[in-house]
Amino acid sequence: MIDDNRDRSLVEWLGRTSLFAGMAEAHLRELSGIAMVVSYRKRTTIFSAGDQGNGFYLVKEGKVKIYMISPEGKEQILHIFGSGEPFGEVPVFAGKSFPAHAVALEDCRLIFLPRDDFVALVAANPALALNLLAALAARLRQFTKMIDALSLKEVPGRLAAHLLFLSEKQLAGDNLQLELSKTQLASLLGTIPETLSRMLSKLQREGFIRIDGAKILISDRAGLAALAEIGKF
Amino acid sequence: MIDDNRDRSLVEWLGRTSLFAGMAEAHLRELSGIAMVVSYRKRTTIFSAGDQGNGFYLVKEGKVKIYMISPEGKEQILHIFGSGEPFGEVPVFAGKSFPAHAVALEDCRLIFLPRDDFVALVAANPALALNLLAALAARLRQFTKMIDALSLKEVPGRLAAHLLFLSEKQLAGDNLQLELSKTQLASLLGTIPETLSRMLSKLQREGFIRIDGAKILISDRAGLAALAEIGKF
DNA sequence: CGATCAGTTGACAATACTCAAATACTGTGG
DNA sequence: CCACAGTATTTGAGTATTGTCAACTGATCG
Repeated sequence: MIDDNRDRSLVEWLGRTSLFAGMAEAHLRELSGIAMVVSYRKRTTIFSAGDQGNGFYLVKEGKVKIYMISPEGKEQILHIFGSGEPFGEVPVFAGKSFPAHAVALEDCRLIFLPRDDFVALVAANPALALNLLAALAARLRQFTKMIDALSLKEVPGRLAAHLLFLSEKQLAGDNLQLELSKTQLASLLGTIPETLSRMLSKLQREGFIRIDGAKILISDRAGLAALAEIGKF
Repeated sequence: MIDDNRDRSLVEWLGRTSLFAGMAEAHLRELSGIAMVVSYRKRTTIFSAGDQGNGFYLVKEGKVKIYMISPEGKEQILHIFGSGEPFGEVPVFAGKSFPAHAVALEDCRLIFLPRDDFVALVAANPALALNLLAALAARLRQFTKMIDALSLKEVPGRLAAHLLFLSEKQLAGDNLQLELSKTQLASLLGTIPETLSRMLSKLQREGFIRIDGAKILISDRAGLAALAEIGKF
């Protein structure tokens, strides 16, 4: 039957996410029982800061941006989440509401896990609890790096660190591809498009990189690394 | 016997911390069995960023500062932890090393919980797992606010937000007391002492507050709140 | 009581933001 | 498939916030 196949494939998919890796088949079934698949069109708001959180999400397909915005309209991106990644867990465990906004960057298929059912499952499932703790701890580590960058590095340093990060992630040697529009990248790095544009030119002018649209070639990795450390010229 | 009394009081104390609240007496006993009490003198390093983490800590007495530092020596404080608060959990659950430094701000008595024993206890103890998840989620929320402040607010806005936070925390109406030296407060707010000093004067000059050493009187709460929102004059 | 450290103030420099305008892209409706 | 509208990106000129350096005062602690 179609539904059985669908359920089976969902169970298998869930078992492959880092959050639910290592869970017993029976528990995965339970999980898929409480999961609801929801779709969002590109540019649709998924939730807003301050909204009550009655559960959290897992990206099945598409990309989701988590961000904050100042009253003057300046945006700070916290995360871009893709397939297999969970988001919106904070209010599930710490009560209160979402601390930031979520919007679909592309047409998305998400899995929504309602709070109460999910908490019961966590309580019955030590492996799941440990996976969740690992996920939240990893995110704390990432935020620590972001605070470090915002407070202790200047824009060229943050940019250099990001380029090195991408290069490592993409495993393509010195060639890399920006994964966001430059406007969105500026917002991720805590600056504005004009400044980012100038800093990219500057890094190129000083021989660290070669820019070709969204493609970047690292021509002085050691120099970039030094910049990323001290954040200064 | 002295040791029995000591153990009993430790068990009771543990049961009163938010992390271990609601745990069964038997589990608290187990916990106190794996706990090691350690002391650090004022200004002693507890751990450094990059150190391997073989467990985490709970503050019994004293105050601990968690911070990062740039190669040029600028410091960014992430947290100040006091009695009952846990710190250093990230490497316990996300592997790898400490993302920041920890130093004793006063003579401290800490409780160290070794990783492996503790993880076993978490796995056997859903209430504990949920308390931990709540603690990490709350910290994610706090970091979100810090990133928001650093990226989207200017120094006067961050300062105003901090003053309002203190006023709420201290329940003393419009009177409040800075809980850190101004140098340390600057580091918590992501700025330097000179700038903080000027911004405090500015807030006073413009009629928002009255400064008397470490005592501050809020004289225009609505004005401060507006500043904290938009972060600008 | 002397030395070190915290806090304040002034003069200056620099990084990054604002505003504006020109150019290049993108996607959509005709 | 093209034209147009709306974005995205880049560059320029000017400004502003914040950091740097230095000097001075006052507090704190041996």
